[in-house]
Amino acid sequence: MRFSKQREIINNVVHSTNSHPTADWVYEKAKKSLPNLSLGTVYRNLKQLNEQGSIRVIHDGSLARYDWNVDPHDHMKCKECGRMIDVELSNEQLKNAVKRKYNFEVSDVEITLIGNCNNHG
Amino acid sequence: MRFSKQREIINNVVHSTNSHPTADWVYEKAKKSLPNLSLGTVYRNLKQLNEQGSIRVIHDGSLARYDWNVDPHDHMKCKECGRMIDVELSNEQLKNAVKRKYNFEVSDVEITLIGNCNNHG
DNA sequence: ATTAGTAATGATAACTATTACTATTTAAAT
DNA sequence: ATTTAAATAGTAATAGTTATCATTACTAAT
Repeated sequence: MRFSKQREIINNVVHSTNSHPTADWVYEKAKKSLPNLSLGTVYRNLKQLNEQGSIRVIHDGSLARYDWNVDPHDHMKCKECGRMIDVELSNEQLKNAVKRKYNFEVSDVEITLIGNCNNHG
Repeated sequence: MRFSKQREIINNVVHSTNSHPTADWVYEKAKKSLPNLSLGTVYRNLKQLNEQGSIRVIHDGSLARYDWNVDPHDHMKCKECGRMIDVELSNEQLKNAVKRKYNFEVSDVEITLIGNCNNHG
């Protein structure tokens, strides 16, 4: 893949926050350094960065969010504030249990816990 | 909520399959008994049926699917055929672990396992 | 039975998130 | 410097879903 200033900045923007930003948020932020950046460029690069393993996509209902943390981990979403918070859960037992019980070779586990965070208990 | 033929049929359609149908699939199916059914009516009623607890919504990437099985369970999605299959995993330990570790009151757990089903292993 | 009130509908427009298209620009190899 | 292909900006298009609104059809009180 060829270098591009846009991709570099988009990658930096995602890596600059723990807020699991949406494509639009990344777009708005990146536009500050690249005023005539195009939203399509953001989507295209987020996809590429995900494919090359620099970032990962997480699904928040029907919209995509992006995460710089590509190590296996899960998320909790607060019902009140909508915030998505990282959680470390070991999924190995889960994978194994599923493989044993259903003969399903799990390559990826997506867990989203919904509830109330400690600010909205 | 007042009775409506449309809602009854939409509910029946969802309850007639294990395929976790999309709104559009439900629409096509229900149109056979109600030829001038409107897609908006399908969405409206699916939402209401979900709110009243007759069905539940599951998120498949960016699109919504509907499930007659409202008992707590999770899903596996096959990478090859896209099929979504029910899985029974006990999430109680998971909930408790999260509560202990993060002080997050979990009300709902959404687990999607991605991988290869036994037809595509 | 008639009426009034209001929930639900069908048709369609609007909206949101995302992807596709295309002419132009730009990184990198020669 | 020239060439070549990847990447871009700008825009149109798409998919899924929600909102609007005039009309229809239950429901309940007269």
